Amino acid sequence: MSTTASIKDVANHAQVAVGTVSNVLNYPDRVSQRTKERVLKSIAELGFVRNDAARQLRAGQSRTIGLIVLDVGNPFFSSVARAAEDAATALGSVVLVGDSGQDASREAHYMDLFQEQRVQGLLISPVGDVGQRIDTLRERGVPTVLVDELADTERCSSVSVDDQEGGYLAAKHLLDIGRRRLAFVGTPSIRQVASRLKGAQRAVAEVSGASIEVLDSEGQTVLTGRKVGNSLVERSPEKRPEAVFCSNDLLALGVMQSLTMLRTVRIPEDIALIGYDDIDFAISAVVPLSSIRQPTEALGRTAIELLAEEHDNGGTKHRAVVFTPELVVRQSTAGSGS
Amino acid sequence: MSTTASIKDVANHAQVAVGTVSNVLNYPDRVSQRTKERVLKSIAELGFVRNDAARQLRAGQSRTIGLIVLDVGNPFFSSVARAAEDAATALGSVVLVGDSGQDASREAHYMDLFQEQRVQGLLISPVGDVGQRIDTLRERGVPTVLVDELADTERCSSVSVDDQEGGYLAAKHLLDIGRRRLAFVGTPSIRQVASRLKGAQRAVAEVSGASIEVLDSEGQTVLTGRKVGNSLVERSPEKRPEAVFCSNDLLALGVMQSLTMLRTVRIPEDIALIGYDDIDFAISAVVPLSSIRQPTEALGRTAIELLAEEHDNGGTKHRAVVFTPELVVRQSTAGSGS
DNA sequence: CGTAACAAATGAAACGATTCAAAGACGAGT
DNA sequence: ACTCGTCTTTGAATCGTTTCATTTGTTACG
Repeated sequence: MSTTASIKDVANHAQVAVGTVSNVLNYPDRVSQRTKERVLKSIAELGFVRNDAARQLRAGQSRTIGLIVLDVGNPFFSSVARAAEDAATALGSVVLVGDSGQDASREAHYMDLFQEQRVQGLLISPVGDVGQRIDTLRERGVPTVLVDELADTERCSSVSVDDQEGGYLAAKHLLDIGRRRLAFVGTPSIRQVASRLKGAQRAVAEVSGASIEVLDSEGQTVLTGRKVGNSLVERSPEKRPEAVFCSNDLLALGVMQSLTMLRTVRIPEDIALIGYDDIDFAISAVVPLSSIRQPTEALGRTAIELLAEEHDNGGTKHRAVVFTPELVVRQSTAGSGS
Repeated sequence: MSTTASIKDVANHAQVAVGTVSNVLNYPDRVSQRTKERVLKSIAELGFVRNDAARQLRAGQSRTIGLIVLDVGNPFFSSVARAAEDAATALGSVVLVGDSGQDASREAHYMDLFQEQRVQGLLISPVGDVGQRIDTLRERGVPTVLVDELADTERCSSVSVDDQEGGYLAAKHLLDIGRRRLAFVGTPSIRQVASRLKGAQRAVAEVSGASIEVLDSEGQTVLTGRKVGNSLVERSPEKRPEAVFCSNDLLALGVMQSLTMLRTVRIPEDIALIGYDDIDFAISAVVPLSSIRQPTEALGRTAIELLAEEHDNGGTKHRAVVFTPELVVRQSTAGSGS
């Protein structure tokens, strides 16, 4: 009783052949005005809705693109996802988002799922070693694009941000406003963080008399940032760094909190502070936080574009697009004066 | 060349009938050990992957549940979504998330899409008036559950949080720690916010000598909160409220920033402050923020359960589950002392 | 009037899985 | 040897589209 009407029901009701109904839906120009109207009327009366499964089965491919991210709660990824969705919509596709939660088995689960769905392509921010699986996918005609990870272009395309450059930009800025003794806060065991540190060290090496010490935060949250901040406050003033570069904004906000709370250190006068990611909270921190912005919209959009490219050239050619991050200066690193 | 092997290819390769391959996949017990092994070997060799479209077509229904939220970037919804995904996974289903962005046409677009996909059911946090459409869906056998919105149980099920109770809890708490002149910050034109205000007013009415003034923030962000905070600081101390209840944590953080930045008002001694939602940043604010926590995991999980119920009873019976929010006390409303 | 040219409509054949009635295989019991 | 019962296996039918070679209908022109 509650089954939806099929194209056959519509055909009967409108007294035409099924092929004609299909043509009304897919090639309206091939159908005469009169029958078109009659068919559309029947569709409305019966409340007909296309069955996408049947359509996909016939087409051999879905209009779906799979996206696997490390954490949907992370603003970086939700922003990338949103951009990808918008770009896909423009192409008449839909993005399905899977959250691996940095777990390789969940990642594998979603890869299986998306393969069963015969997705047009896969965007993935990998946690495990997926090289092998990507090869398999490519053989089966499922183009894959790595997100936020540089790919071997022999294998597949990728979109990423130059983390080393981002680190360089941040440190360079701190040096430019006259600071010499810098500190880096983060967990260098994460690849992206290590690159940012490397960039920062490069900038420091360019300026004589400049130095940078590394403080492993053992975590990437506001709380761990606050711990690092406390340890800085406890130092005697002459042993404190003149500027701190945190590998993400959460850490920076934590550091900021302990510094402002204890009120013995001023930002930016005593210590200049810069974060990374430019999350929404950065601008609305107690002292608006300078940061390195990653072009998340461009990442998402480009990922879809690369997928479309692969689709066109049959997955034979791959490109690695690397974006440059952008320095956003706010009050926490304001003025070289003072 | 790059087409994936079908069940028929597997059957040929393993020298069995297609039905047998299907049985290996779906009812392994019906198949003898020997053939099962042979079939599994062929599957592995050919790299066979089930075609979900064909399976769905035959089954008449997908293993997919649609979820339409107002904003995936909002931690409240991403948390609900996550819980729903987990609960669905346990049932062998998958959740597709659509972001309406508070736009009725996008909402309609996703409803159409999900109908074409023949989803098992629909979870929706409605923006427009969807009553009519939900009736249609019910007729077609697609159960729908309203999320974060109370439903007419004649029509469909729903999961929501008692906003009035949440408002009551917040105001009651402020009164309990001895404050009498309260202020409410928020945009009461939003239904949920209006309910929270109503609850707060109820609590105030129970205590003689207590009062609450409403400050329309004209926005729900940190920045608008800061504006309100500034206006409070400008008042003469005796005209300031003794406690402020903000309709969400972002507003509260904004208010907190302007109060702490200007350093003329102490939290909680001069003004106690409480927010709503208990976002991750609440605990790590300069002064850890008291808040009203909504049981997002329970919302997501229950939404899926209600869907399963409807599926079992054929969509004839509906339930409206209302959760009670929870008061989380932190330093921003600490101690009745002082 | 005949027929060429074109437009519109037809309907059978896929697509790839699942289902299920029927057939086949094999032992045990008589 | 024959029957019965149980366990396996078979393969045609089905789901709802799209596609495309054919058929049917219409108009124009010699």
